[in-house]
Amino acid sequence: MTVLENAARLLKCFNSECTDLTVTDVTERLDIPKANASRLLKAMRGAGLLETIGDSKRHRPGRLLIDLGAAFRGSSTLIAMAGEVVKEVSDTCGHTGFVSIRVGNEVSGVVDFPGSNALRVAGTIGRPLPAHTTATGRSLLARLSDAEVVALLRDATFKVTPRSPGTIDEVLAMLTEVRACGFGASFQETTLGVDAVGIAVGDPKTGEEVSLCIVFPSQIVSDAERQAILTGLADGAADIAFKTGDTRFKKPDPARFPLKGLTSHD
Amino acid sequence: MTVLENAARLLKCFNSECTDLTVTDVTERLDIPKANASRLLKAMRGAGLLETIGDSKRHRPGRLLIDLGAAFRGSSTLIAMAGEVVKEVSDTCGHTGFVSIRVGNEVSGVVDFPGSNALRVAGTIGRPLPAHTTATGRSLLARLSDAEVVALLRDATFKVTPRSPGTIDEVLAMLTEVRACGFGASFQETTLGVDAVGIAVGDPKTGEEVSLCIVFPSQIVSDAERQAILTGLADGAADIAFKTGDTRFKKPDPARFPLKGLTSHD
DNA sequence: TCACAAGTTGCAAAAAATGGAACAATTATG
DNA sequence: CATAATTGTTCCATTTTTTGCAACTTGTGA
Repeated sequence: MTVLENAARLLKCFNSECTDLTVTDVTERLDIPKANASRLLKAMRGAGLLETIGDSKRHRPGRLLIDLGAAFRGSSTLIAMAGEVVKEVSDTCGHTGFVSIRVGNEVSGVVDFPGSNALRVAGTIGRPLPAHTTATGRSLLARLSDAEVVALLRDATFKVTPRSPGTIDEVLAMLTEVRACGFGASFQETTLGVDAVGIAVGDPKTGEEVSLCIVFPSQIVSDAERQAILTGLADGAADIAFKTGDTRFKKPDPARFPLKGLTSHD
Repeated sequence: MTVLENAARLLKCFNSECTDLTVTDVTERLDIPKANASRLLKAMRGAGLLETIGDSKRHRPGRLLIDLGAAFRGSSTLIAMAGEVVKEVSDTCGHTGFVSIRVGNEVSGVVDFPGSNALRVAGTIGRPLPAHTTATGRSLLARLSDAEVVALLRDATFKVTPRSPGTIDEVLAMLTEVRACGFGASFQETTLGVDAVGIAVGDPKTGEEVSLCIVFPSQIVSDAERQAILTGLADGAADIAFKTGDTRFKKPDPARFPLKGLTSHD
């Protein structure tokens, strides 16, 4: 096990839930002798990969790492284009929007736009979620074949919340629907009271795929507003698909736009 | 030189200008034999610290790194509070806002809010800037003593743009003014046509300091709007200073709010 | 003050990184 | 299309780092 691998494993421990680590934390999480944890932390601190919070023993990611997200976003014109579309829609409707990518069976937000409504869903960056339990995740999974999805979800956990799918077959059924509709939707699935829509689009030249997503409170958003949101995302995504030459993209069908409360889980 | 140090040096090369690196780039930038550059890249790729773009030889930060910014932000209540204030002001005025921190003589944005006006300043995350040439940077530098500033700027470059300060003395004079006013301002200094205001606030418990900043187009923003922006930031910052017990904070003086075109460099 | 947990350091063995040069692959050029 | 030029990878013995254990130090709370 090289230092680099341990360093990477350590960095993976951080997310919006776990924002700092001590020697003991690292000892447990990476399952290494505490001597090594101590030295790893010291080395990473020396390199600027970590920093201590105040003068406590708690470590957080070093400041040099905070610019990296920008480099990642900047390296992808697909993400930039998707961000613009989502920002536009988010500004118009006032709800929180984000662009996310899939890594294995997880989706991570890469850009987010917090929304301006008083009642808005909090930002979702920095907390990878299972792909099969989210609108945005399913919009991305729907671009794979059923066989690939089955392989990906081999050791996934189902029914993580009361409204999330309970079996692989249920997921596959949902994906069939996503492929037919052209978008993913979720109704109070990941978070109670929160609905979401996601549309995926890719760039065949780089192999990248992103999902454009808007999340909003279930109760207060009318059907008309839902349609407006979806139309906005769909138009923007279609535009991107045209530019990148994404042939797998299917323009969402307005006739199937999700209505308030439309869900197979009610 | 440990791998970790090289890895960190490599990651430092990324910013919003330089979003991907090849073996040759790394060889030159880190001044190491290309054999090592090749192996470093491979090791970092293996650890997930980097990934290739498509199947090219170009590398960008790995996806595991994009969540780290969120962990950093989450580890600091100061950043969270500052973000809320800036978001509020940015939403109200429609201009781009961000929260930044100082590292040595550089400032990096940690959260940004792109603004909703048609004519807005683009996001500023991921591109560290010299502290002494920006409103936000000077608002942070002003919290140091002149001696500390002199030490920090020992090998800084001056006059990086026509309107940026030309000597250390000029910087010190500007900082004196910042300390008197309670805020930093810049007029078409870093970018032509762009003005900015920044207010710094700290948390004595953790030693952290952040700056709340709004950037806007010089031409179209009236005096009244400038005052509104500054009042918004100032009220929010004062609130934060009260909560953290920051005694070094000085509430900006409305009488000295910057007027359109008010600048010693005109 | 003591006990206990958390973190750090010394040491020899084991593993990984280094740099030079040969080799392979890719890209540009006539 | 062949050749040159550029870019990236692999081989090797040597040097350096990392590892795991245990002893040690520091800090915390009863």
